[in-house]
Amino acid sequence: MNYIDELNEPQREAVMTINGPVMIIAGAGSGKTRVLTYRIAYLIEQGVDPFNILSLTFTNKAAREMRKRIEKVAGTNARNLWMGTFHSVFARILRSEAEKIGYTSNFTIYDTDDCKSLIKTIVGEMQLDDKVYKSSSVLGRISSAKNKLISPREYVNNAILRADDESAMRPKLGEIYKIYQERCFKAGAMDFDDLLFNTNILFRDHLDVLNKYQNRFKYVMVDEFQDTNLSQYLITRKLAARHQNICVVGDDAQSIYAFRGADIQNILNFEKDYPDLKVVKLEENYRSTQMIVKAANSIISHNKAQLRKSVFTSNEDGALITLLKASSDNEEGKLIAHAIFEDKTQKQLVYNNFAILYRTNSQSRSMEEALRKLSIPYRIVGGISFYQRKEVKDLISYLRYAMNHNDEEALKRIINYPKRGIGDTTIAKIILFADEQGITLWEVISNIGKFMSGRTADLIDQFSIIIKSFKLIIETKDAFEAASHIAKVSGILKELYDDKTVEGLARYENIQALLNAIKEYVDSEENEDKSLGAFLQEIALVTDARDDKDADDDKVTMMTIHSSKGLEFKNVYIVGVEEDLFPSQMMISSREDLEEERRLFYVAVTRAETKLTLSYATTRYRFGRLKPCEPSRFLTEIDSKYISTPQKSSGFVDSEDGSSFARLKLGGVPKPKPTQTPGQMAAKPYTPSANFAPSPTADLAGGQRIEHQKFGMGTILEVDNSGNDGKAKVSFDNFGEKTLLLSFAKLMIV
DNA sequence: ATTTATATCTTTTTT
DNA sequence: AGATATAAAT
Repeated sequence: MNYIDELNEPQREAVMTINGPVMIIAGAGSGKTRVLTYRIAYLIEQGVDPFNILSLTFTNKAAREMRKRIEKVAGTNARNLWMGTFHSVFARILRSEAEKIGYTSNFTIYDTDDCKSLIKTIVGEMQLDDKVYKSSSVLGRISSAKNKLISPREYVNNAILRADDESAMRPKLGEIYKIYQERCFKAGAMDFDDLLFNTNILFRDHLDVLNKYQNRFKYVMVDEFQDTNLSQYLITRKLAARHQNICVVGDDAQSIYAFRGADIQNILNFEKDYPDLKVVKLEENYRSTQMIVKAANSIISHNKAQLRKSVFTSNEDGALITLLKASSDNEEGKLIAHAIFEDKTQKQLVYNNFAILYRTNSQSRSMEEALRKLSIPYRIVGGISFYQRKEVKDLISYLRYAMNHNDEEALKRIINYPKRGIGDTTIAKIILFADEQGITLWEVISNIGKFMSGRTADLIDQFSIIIKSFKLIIETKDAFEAASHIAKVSGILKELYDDKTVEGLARYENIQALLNAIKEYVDSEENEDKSLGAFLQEIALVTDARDDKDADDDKVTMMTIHSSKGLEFKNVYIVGVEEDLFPSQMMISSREDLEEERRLFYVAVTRAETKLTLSYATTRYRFGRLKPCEPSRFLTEIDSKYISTPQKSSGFVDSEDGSSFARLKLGGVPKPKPTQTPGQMAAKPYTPSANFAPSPTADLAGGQRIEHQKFGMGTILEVDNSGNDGKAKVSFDNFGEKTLLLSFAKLMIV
């Protein structure tokens, strides 16, 4: 009970109102996670069986964090608590109720790559133009339909959707959706959205099942409620319909998943759906300084769609927000690395107090390089997951296929890997044939002799014999033994073992690591179900790289802003605050949703406790080309009272070999060579002078301590590049005046 | 069927 | 730049 005393008044109310519908509007840094965990602890203390509590989150990371904190407060009592992401919880329920909706319990979960690949084959089979029907946009369209619970049949009959598709010159989308759905079903597969869609179907068509779970989940809690989509909302509403003990926690200012169908409308609907709703607002920020809170407020105030909240803090004023200006993305990295180094020594902080946040995962590269040069340890959260690596996916595909012989996407990956002499045309033929005959893939493959003969038929037959043997193994051995056997017999292990290149070695190690992970899974007492199917189900939903390995090490954390939600750090560095990058070009052009980008910026800013640094570069590599960049409009939206004027960059840029160059009065950055299309006259000949675009120049200033490649260390006294002849006269304190030429002078910064 | 060369496209965030 | 698709050569 003592923990209740730590809470302020609204927090306490949020924790102790356990019966009836509750909506907690929780401003950034208002102790939301604490309230949620205490609320669960309080429920348990009031005699509620953890077995009857369902706590839903949005991301794996949030789920992990929550579980950790609950265990701290409630100890082992929390063991039986149902907690996880929407997808993992309902995948589990679907797995045990699969037969009711026509699936088997070992259904496959298709990841995004599988879905795209399936769409590609369907578009190919329908002989449509895959440039018009790009897999990513088709999938996006299907996904958003599913999130709104629009079935293929309803999609085709929906006049608005059809008009949309026709005006986008994609009239066949509804048909693709229909076929896609049939193919998934036939393959015994669900995509991410199906997990929610089919849960809705299950609860709609099987009231006994709904009843069972309604009775079971007496208390339902939803974190990050502003990020739920319609499909998720309806599931929770149904589940809570009996007991009405539903508690949602959210902040409309932090809604950043509209691209996944999240709908702020859910918050408004919620008040309508539950007339006796209790609304609690948490508005006091305990996390950040005055400066940061006020700056954040000034940012979010530019959004029209925002409601009913004024976040304030009684923390100290704190330092101004620092703005850094770099001449390139590499230099940006260097500035940030130096800033971290300095801040750490000055304030006596540890690396764990630092986070670098960016809009896109690809921005991590320049940061990484810079940190490595200064020997600053770091961890990257997110990025390419272990389970998305090619070799890992290959072995998993074997496991998947051994479990589910109709898994079309797994089959496509493995039937000719390692090489068996079964080519793409053969695979396409088999799939098409199965479809025409209305039989499953496995029926074709396992009886290939009935349908064709010849060398290829023999090869396919051999393949089917291997698969049959795998099935036997799975039925008799545990997940680890089965997986090791399959890795060996499939030939994957040998294939990678024979590859003696550095990458090959790494791939082999990754396979071993996967096998180890399976071993761990089997050995862990937490996992009751040790079957291969259970393991596969589990990892299908782990899309983020796991970071528990180095969680205790002292390291700077790097991640996208999206994955930073819910976290906090003493010092935060938001990099790449440039127009077209943040806000993202895509977001503005495709959905015209500047407000979501702004909320994202708000989320990033409010991660900081004591010090916030923003940076932008004036040039950045994009698709291998150096492109000029403008500072983001968001920078001008911050009240100037709270932010410093941009610090001038040092004028150094990096070369490919790692040495630093000083950028002197340079003509500009090279323009790309004009690509010549056949039939066109050759453009002007490529001459250096004509091929330099104007670009910002960063003059080398006196006082810089540098190392010259030939002459050694020195300090610059004066720079004279008035000659404008591509040369600059630079005088040094210890090796006199040197004439440095061309756009870059070879100088090493120290 | 497989390997190699060439062209094209990528350009967000996560389950 | 890097990944992926297409075309041509083996």
